[in-house]
Amino acid sequence: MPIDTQTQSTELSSSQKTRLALINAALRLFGSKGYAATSTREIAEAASTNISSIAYHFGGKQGLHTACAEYFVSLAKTHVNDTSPATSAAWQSLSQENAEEALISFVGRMIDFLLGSKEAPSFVSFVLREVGSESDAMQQIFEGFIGPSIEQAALMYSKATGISPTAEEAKIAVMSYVGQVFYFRVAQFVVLNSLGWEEIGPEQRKLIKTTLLQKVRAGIAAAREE
Amino acid sequence: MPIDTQTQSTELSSSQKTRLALINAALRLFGSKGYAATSTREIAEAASTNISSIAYHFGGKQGLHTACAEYFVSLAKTHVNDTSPATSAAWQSLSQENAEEALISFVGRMIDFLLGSKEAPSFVSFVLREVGSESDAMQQIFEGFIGPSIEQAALMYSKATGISPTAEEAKIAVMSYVGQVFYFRVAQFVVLNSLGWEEIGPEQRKLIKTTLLQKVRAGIAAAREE
DNA sequence: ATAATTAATTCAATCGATTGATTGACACAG
DNA sequence: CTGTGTCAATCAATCGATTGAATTAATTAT
Repeated sequence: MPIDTQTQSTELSSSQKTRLALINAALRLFGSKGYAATSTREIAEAASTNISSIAYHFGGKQGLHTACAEYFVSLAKTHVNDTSPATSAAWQSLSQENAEEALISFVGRMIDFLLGSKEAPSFVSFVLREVGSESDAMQQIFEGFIGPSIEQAALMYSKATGISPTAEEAKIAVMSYVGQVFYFRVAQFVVLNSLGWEEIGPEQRKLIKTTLLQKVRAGIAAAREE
Repeated sequence: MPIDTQTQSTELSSSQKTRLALINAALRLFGSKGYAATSTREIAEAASTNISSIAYHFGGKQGLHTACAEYFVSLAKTHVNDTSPATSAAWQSLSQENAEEALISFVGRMIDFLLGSKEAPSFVSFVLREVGSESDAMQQIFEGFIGPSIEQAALMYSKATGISPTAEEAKIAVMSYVGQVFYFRVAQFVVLNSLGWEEIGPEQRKLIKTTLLQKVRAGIAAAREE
């Protein structure tokens, strides 16, 4: 049971192929129907393999679930974090204006990822199913992705507003930003019905982006004057 | 299978008692574990009755699920609507300042309900499980509760800011407010871990409230100057 | 190289456990 | 008695897991 990722690029061993096929199928099914409601037979069929492959590669349904969480973390990390400076020390030297722009960019990228990327529906649904429970998968997702992201964004916020980096207000503010964006993906049914939209396409996403980022800027400006 | 709510107050027939006990138990279990992961035996035991009572009163597990959604809608309606003016016509005569205060009060009450009320964990978790799917239950919850609330709040927002009541921006803004609050309940695991809190008690709720409402005010003020 | 051997992977078939649903007996109020 | 509601017991169906055979890939021997 090798743990390493893909070797070079195109050439995947047959074993790795079914491994990935299982993770992709499971991620999608767990996301759309939930963990308990998804049967291993269903996953295997969607991945075009046999049920026992799940036990072989992941030890069982639960192991596959954990592997999905790991896979998500690795993808989400590159998707959101790859354009940010390496160390938190680098943030210390940012000006107020640059910190604000960095934060705006962060929220903007989150909007693009959650509302725009084609993997988003599967991924976000998967995470959402986890986020309510204190499962191992959630622990992993938090420690690997959500926690560091919030930490980093809170640092930007404190730099941008001038409030103490340790202030709880900074993290609360940042989480409110994240929460907003999450809602537009999670409660998509509500959003579409309320606005009479057919889908959240590029135009709709742009409108949401403009509106939300405007609120973020207003919030930062207000927090500065204190 | 009577559909009416409780008759007077204290005196419930034995039949109605088990009916309500089943709904309450199911609401809590569906919310915490999800529909598929909750067995009818589990529900019956939690409600201190026999499995077959579920089939007798609700026709089956699915029927009980529908009854839970109906129960939630009826409760949520009274919870939110009884403190608001009757007609939307009444909003038309509000001043900007009064509209802003009404909106602030609306968000504040939502924070208290979602983060404070003791039924909230069950209810909110239940709704959240539904919100991802376009189930009949969700349709009902939206039409009976969420839709009207957003409609009303968007009206307040447009009055408070002076933008057109039909503008999509108003609804997007309002939904972002709702989304923020939802997040603090839904992603409680993340919130607690990020802030190093043990729980979201009265003090924590107050801090969240102060921070979020401050952002709402800042957003309204910024939207006005355009 | 080619054949022989071993390891890795997938398969159909089956396991016991649990699921939602149903049954007929039973209790009790009107 | 009669009808409403609850009970233990049981139903077929489906669950996740496991098995040993079959297949494929990798390694070694000739």
